[in-house]
Amino acid sequence: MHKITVECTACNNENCLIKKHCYSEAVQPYLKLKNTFKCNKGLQFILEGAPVNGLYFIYRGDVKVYKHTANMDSQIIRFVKEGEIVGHRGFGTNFVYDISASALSDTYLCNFSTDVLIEMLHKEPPLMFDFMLFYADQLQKSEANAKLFGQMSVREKVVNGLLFIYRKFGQSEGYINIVLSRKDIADFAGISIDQVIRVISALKKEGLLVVSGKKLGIANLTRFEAELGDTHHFLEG
DNA sequence: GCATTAATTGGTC
DNA sequence: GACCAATTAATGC
Repeated sequence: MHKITVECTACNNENCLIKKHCYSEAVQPYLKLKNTFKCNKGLQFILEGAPVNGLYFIYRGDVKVYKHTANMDSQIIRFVKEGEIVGHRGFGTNFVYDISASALSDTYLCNFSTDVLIEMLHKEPPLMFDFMLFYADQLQKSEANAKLFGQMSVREKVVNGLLFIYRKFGQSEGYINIVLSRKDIADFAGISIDQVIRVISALKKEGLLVVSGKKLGIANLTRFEAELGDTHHFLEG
């Protein structure tokens, strides 16, 4: 985890809440207290149950956020990409994180400690307001997603999960712009690895999905979406 | 190139 | 649909 320096003004993650407010005079002193460091692929940088150490903003790379379940396996809560926030649920009243987070690719993280961020929010009300909107939005989405997942078939869970990943990360040259292990897809969809593999190979045979090793591509979006039938339960991200 | 891990397939309950 | 075993592919060192 090597520390590096990245100026917010030089960053092009326009969706980052800090970036959005980084030209304001009031936040200047706090931007200097930001810690940016590299996190290699596979490294876990937030451990469920560990003391809260502020918030992380992703400068480059992709991250999975997950919880450990009773059995010893894990449930992926969400995927996080450039400009987005990790660890926000520990912010404020919690003393320990209630989630774990690992880098899916080589990732650069910007960290603000809880104290610094709190002070910054007080000094910059527009930033505070954006944070409030972010939290409200997150809450609404997680409620909507929880309702839907329960009543889906295994096939629908996979289709829905892949569609979500497709929408979030996009697709270029025929393949989705993120490479996930089968296990990660399984943990996200809440099903076993075996099931994921079987659905994926079925979709491949049916010509709905293009598969090349770990890379997956949606062949025909219209047909793929039609798999969800009239329910149209896609996840929000 | 070898060793470890992940992916896949087939079978059983 | 869950669980297990066996084979093959991919990856790290």
